[in-house]
Amino acid sequence: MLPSTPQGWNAQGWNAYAGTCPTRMVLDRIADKWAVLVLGLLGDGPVRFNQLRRRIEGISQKMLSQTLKSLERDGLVSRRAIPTVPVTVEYSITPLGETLSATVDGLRIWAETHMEQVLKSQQQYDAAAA
Amino acid sequence: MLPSTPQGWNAQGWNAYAGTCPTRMVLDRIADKWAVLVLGLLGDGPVRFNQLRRRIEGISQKMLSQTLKSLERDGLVSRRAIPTVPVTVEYSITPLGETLSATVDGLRIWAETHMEQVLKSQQQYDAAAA
DNA sequence: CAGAATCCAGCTCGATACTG
DNA sequence: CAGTATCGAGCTGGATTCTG
Repeated sequence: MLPSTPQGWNAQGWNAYAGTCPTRMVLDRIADKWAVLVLGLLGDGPVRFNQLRRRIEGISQKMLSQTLKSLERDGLVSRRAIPTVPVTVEYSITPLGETLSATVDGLRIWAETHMEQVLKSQQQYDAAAA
Repeated sequence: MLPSTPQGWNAQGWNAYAGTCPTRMVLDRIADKWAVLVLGLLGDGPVRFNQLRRRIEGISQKMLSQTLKSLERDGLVSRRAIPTVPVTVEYSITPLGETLSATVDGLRIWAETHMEQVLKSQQQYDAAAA
């Protein structure tokens, strides 16, 4: 995002710069719920592929594989293949990944703090509509 | 999210509680790029429907309408219809919406700070693959 | 001006099956 | 164990058309 308004939004340039707009980029990344989950779990320490698969109940191997690959590409997660038989692969969060994880925590705190208000608002809205 | 790990992730319970998990909920909301854009723009002050439409270049009226409706339902944005002819509708951010907007700023800052590293990592990854 | 309704192309994602 | 490949259902979101 090049020139910014006080809020940091540049509505005119947004689409043109979408590919390089940092906000848009990070949004695309954390919009991926699996990525956020993986990042959160790896915060506890290195985990293997099928361990992740079991701990993130509901994820398909396709999505886990895909998620890990793009997290690795972004430098947020690192992959280490240990030449055992059969092979063992260990994923860990990188220092960069930890900084993102820490930032995302702000959102979780917002959610925990304000969820009740949001839920209440939704109920009122729905009640009014009926 | 009920019992939390130090990182705040409860992998086991995630899917079961997905409907009420605060993290998941806020993620679903900010995962919507249009919602984030609208929230950002409304931070500058009240804006009318077609003004938003023009300033967020690339959004369809369908998505804008949809986005505004769910933001209003969540209590993040308020709608005021002014009985002129033709009718004028003014959207503004609520105090609650401002708190979310402020939190999302943390992400924008992370992105601005670390985007270069991420881009570099991607290039290295792609180069290594080729 | 501010939307609602419809139609449909494209992409996501899960299920399944196979490999080193 | 740690993936890749393929197929198809389903949802997302744009274009278009119409209304109060």
